[in-house]
Amino acid sequence: MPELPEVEVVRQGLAPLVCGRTVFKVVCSGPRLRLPVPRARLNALVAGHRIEAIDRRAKYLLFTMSGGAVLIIHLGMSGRLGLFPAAAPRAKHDHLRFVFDHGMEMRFNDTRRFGSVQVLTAAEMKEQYPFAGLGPEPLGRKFSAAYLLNMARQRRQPVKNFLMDSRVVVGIGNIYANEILFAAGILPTTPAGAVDLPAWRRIVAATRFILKNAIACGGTTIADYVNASGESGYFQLELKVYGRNGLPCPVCRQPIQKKVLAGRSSFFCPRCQH
DNA sequence: CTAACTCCCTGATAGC
DNA sequence: TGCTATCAGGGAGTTA
Repeated sequence: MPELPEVEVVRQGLAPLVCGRTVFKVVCSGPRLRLPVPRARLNALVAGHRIEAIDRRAKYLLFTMSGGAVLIIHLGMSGRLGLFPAAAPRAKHDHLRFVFDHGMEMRFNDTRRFGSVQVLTAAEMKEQYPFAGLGPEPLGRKFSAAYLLNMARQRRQPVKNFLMDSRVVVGIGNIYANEILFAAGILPTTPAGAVDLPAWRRIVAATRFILKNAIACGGTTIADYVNASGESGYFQLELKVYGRNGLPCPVCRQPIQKKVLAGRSSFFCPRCQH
């Protein structure tokens, strides 16, 4: 799936194209996504309203509509969001079309249907804030070495899985967790509670550097991610360990090793990471 | 409580 | 060629 950088690239690409535009109608087709598609709310609270802003929280895209409702889209593993001419041929797994008033439409395509679409009213956003349980943004001020040291106390979970826990910090998925730990020189299997303050500082610095760089590169493309303009990102050219099992470490030439942790493939250099 | 496992779904790829 | 098994960027719910 798109991790934080890919979602942010979609947000940045889409915002200038659709902000200020009015959604003429919403067309839903096909089966349910991870959550049922809220057709009635899409018709009542999104259709007929203008997109005021697009924000991002974790890996969720938040479209604030005139009228105050918020359209929340998660891309799951294989979701894409792009703007197309209304007459452009539709693709397999195009599940929703947001038809604008200027001959264009935003299409949500999701092969695996792990994505989700929700619509919350302004009151619901306030009263039952849907993201209350989520940890801080990794590019925000609350994400610090001291915070991580405190959160990780007593935890024996591998540091890689700890970084992928959205209650700890949001937006870091399997690709970037591997890359961050390589850059920080820490083995993914290290118990989170055993990581010391200097090591957390390296993790925080690596996280900021790698995520910002990935956003600047337009994200990572593995198989099916494209940004809002339909172009591929090129951060995959920068991947140092992810998917490189058996290939030489770019720093020391030792073969990169792979180990499955909590069901997710983990890649590391046995010589550069301790 | 923590952490690992299971499942949702389609498609690409590897191996026979 | 065609079959089966495995794997894939997420996240919620269940199990131990």
